[in-house]
Amino acid sequence: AMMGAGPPLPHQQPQQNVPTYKWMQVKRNVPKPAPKSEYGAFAGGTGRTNFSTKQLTELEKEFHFNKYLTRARRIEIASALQLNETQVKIWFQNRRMKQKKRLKEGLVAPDTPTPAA
Amino acid sequence: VMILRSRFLDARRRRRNFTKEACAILQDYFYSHLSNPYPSEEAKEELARKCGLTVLQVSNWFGNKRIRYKKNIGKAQEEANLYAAKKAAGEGASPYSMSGTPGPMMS
DNA sequence: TAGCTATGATTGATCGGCGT
DNA sequence: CACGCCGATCAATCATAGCT
Repeated sequence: AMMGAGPPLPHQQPQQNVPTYKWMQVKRNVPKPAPKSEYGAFAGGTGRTNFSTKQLTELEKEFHFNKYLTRARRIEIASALQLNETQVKIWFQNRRMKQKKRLKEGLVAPDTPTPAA
Repeated sequence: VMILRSRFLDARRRRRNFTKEACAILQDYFYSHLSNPYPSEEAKEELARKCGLTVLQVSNWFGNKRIRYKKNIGKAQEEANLYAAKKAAGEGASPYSMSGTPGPMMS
């Protein structure tokens, strides 16, 4: 959370009225290795993976069955969907947070996956 | 991508720009805390009330603002300087949250 | 009407902290 | 000490709003 806010920042551009604070230089590690062989680094390559509709459908289906995954189940799903265990784990992680947001804001009942309203 | 972004595309994705007042309040807070533009949950709630937005929308706004500010430091700093000048020019008094929109009716 | 830019929302993945 | 989860954030992208 709050980091280099207190001190007047070590360095700044000797010409700008507005200094360059630490948060402006934050850089995430970015990409993700994992391309593996498989010529045509279409999906599993750089950074953000684009899940296919099929993968998302399966993940969603599993989510309704279990909000949390066991190691064993995670491996099964990852294998079945051609994803890393980490990707499956993160997907569930994000999915749980997403559902929580829906409860907070939309005041949705325990389940309202796709507000087709 | 080409996969028909859904039959009806995230209906929610249909955004509506925030009001000028809301943007002014958010910008005011952002540039007043440029050294650390990360409002606390409480601050977000207050901003949300004043802007007539949800906390999530306020979070989205700050997230987009921070990233886009970094993407264009030159242009962004221009705005920052402009804001600083405006603040220094007068009004004084309140550092941010320049009232003006006192009426977000609530309880 | 078409093109380009500004902007709100979504989301896979990262960061720091905490519990087990 | 490693691992999963939470909460917040990042960063890239989507789709639209709005001005030229």
